[in-house]
Amino acid sequence: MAQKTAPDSTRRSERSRRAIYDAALALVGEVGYAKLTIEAIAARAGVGKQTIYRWWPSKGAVLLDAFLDLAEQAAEAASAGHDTVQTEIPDSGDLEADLKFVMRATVDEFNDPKYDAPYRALAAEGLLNPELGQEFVEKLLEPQLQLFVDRVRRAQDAGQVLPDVDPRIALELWSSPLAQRWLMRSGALTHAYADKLVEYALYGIARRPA
Amino acid sequence: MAQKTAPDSTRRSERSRRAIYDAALALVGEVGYAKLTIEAIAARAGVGKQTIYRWWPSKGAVLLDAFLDLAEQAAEAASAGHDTVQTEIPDSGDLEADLKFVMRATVDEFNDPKYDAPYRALAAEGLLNPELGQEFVEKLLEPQLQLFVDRVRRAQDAGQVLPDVDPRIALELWSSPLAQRWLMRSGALTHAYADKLVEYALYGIARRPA
Amino acid sequence: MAQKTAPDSTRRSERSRRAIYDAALALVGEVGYAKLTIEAIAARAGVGKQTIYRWWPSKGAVLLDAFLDLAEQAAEAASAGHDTVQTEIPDSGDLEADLKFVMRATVDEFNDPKYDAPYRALAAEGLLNPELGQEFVEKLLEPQLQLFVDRVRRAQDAGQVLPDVDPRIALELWSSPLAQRWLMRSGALTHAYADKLVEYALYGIARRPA
Amino acid sequence: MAQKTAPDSTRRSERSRRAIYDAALALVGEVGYAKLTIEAIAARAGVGKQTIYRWWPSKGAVLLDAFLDLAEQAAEAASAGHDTVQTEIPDSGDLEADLKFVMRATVDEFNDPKYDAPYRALAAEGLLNPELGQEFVEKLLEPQLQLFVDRVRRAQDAGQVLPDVDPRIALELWSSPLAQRWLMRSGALTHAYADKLVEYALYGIARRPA
DNA sequence: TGATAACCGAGACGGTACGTCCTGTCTTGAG
DNA sequence: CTCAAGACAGGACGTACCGTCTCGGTTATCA
Repeated sequence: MAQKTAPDSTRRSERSRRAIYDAALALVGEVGYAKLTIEAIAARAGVGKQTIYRWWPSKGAVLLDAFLDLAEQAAEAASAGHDTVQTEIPDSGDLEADLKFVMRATVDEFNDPKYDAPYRALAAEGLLNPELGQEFVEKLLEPQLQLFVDRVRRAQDAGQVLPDVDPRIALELWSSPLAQRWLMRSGALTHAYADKLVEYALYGIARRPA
Repeated sequence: MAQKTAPDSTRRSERSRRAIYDAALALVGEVGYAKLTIEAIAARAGVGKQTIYRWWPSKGAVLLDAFLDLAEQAAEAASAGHDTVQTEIPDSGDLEADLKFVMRATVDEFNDPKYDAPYRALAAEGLLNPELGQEFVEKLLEPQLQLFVDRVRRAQDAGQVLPDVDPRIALELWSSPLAQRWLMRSGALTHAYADKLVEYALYGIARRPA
Repeated sequence: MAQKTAPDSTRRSERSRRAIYDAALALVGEVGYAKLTIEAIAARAGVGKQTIYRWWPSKGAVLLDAFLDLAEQAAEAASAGHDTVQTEIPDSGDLEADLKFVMRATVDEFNDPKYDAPYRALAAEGLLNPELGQEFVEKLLEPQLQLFVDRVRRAQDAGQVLPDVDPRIALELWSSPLAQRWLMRSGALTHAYADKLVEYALYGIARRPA
Repeated sequence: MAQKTAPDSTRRSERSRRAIYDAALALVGEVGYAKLTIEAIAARAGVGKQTIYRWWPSKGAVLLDAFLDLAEQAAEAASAGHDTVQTEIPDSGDLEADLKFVMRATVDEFNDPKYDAPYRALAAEGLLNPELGQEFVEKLLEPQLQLFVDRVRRAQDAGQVLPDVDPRIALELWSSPLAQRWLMRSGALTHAYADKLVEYALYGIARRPA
């Protein structure tokens, strides 16, 4: 299991770790992921290159950890105050209203330039790099989707959703189109769009029999 | 429009163009997009690097054209014989059946290793590079989606789909989840999954009022 | 003897030839011989590259012909008016005076920036390229030196120079040091220096026996 | 003085430096200076190109240092044993004999193929590149000439040379012609030729008054 | 309370690829 | 046929980073 003489993480420099995160996030915003380099991160962070190579296998991994850290901090801030980051989905009893609320917030978040560059970069890297993609999905994507699973399941218990519907699949009807439009820039992300997705998914597009 | 004394495309070498496409597609399959280099494409194609730089601005653009060419050839082959590539959506009168048929074929196509590497690479590159992303969407994505738009609109005319539904949004309910699962490797792509997406989208997941 | 299908020199474009000479001489002055390129000469002359490759084997050969042409023009101008270019050595009966006169003129010529760049370039190229060096020596160097041979021989006939002295070697005593200093930039080129070379060479540096 | 964050010479790899010298000297002999490339030197030396660019500004500079190193090694070898390389001029009291001895040795050295290619290349490069030319003259040429200055001055002190003769100029009467003939290939380099140069320079070519 | 072992900043190193420039050949179309 | 124009295969340029490797210099346990 030991690969080289694994580094001793107890002696790790916290200050360096933070500086690397900050540098990575700043640089990916400034020059883009393609032109992001380990050397530039090290230089900006005032850190030796080896310190990065010691703890991460690739620039994608650095950025993922940096972004995870950023999300974590945002979540902590949100739990205290009332911030934009979604940590759970409201349950007012009205599934449609609750979903629309969350989807509109997600639209706003996707439009926030702070998250755009790194998130997009990680998604792109994840497409090509299965290991990193796996981690991206597990640590960022699935936790968000799981909130929808829970909410749908609660609606099922309340008899508002058909009992034989698979919530894990159902949620993709509204979450995937949104993500897709954002990633591919294949359409505008508006509240109206988010609303329609929810409506279509809940009630279907087929004419109901009279 | 031209910035650098644009090359004279009438004198372009068709032989080189073909060789570059072949080399690019072969290499992206062998070593992956990240390790795909212009130098290697040129070497494999028996072509000077300048010949690539003369006609394309980046490796992504080369690969996009190569893939477009591949798709075009496949489409031509399909129009003659009966091949897998979808050039239109059947209209049997039964929307659900027709959509399921196409979605199952799409699942099979996504699982075809021949298309996997280049298509995935182009998607990833498109996430980071807006120009290329735009072209990717316009030339590859939208034409496919437009087929759904047409089919849904025909169903609307036949009174099978609610008249106030926007077909361009509706189709995302089944096409985006499939694409997303494939790109993110966030779930298995099966015929059953495709079927469910179509059913949920057509009839909704909410319990119908009695 | 024919190498490829030798070009037909009767149909050669005189206008192109002149333009190439002008371009080559101008460019070698502007950017130096190392950065002088066939492409730049062709572009500046408004000529196709092939027109250069058809008539010359290398940039050195082009420059040599260009410089020869320049020298020829200068000689014609000198024969008419009374210009600086030496076409023969005066014979006043006083060898020392005549040599000093020519040497001083040569110093002035070496200090003329018009000749500096191309002449220096040709000399350098000649060091490395034996064929071109041979031509350089035959067409530029030796004709100049032959003038000294003639003058020294006449002095010998007049009993002013020792009869067993080889004029071809003797002239090197003053001409080579001057050329060497200029090429190597290993010392200043002044009239005083030229005078001393002539005096030392004529009368020797050893103390004469009483 | 430093322009780009100058490299730390204390950490320089001695092994690489030696390998680069060896490769440069070998290659200049094999393919000639015009076809000598930094890339080939790096490949032959088993060294990254950057390692060359880090320490030298041009291939000429590499070759100069390589040749200087070669000369230094030869000088060390000569100081121990009795080798061909001239480290000083003998003083037997007979100036003519001493000069002829050294000049004949120089002729032999010029005819040694080991020194021919690099020395000729450096001379040519020095003609075009003033910085390198300066270094070439200072480090290679002048030290050799200084030996003549010293010997002539000693002869002056002994009353064998005219007191008002400038030794620095006098030595050019025999050394420049030899160098010139060699560089320009404008004549054969023989012992007889060397002897004549010395004789003419010492005693002059003019008929002595009766 | 030293020693001694890590992490750390720094950056030289052997490499690979970049995107540009130029070479010398070949092809096209005008005169 | 020559010529201007310029596409082509090829190859070197000088730069930028890669990931590995020392090199001192702090820490930070352990003997």
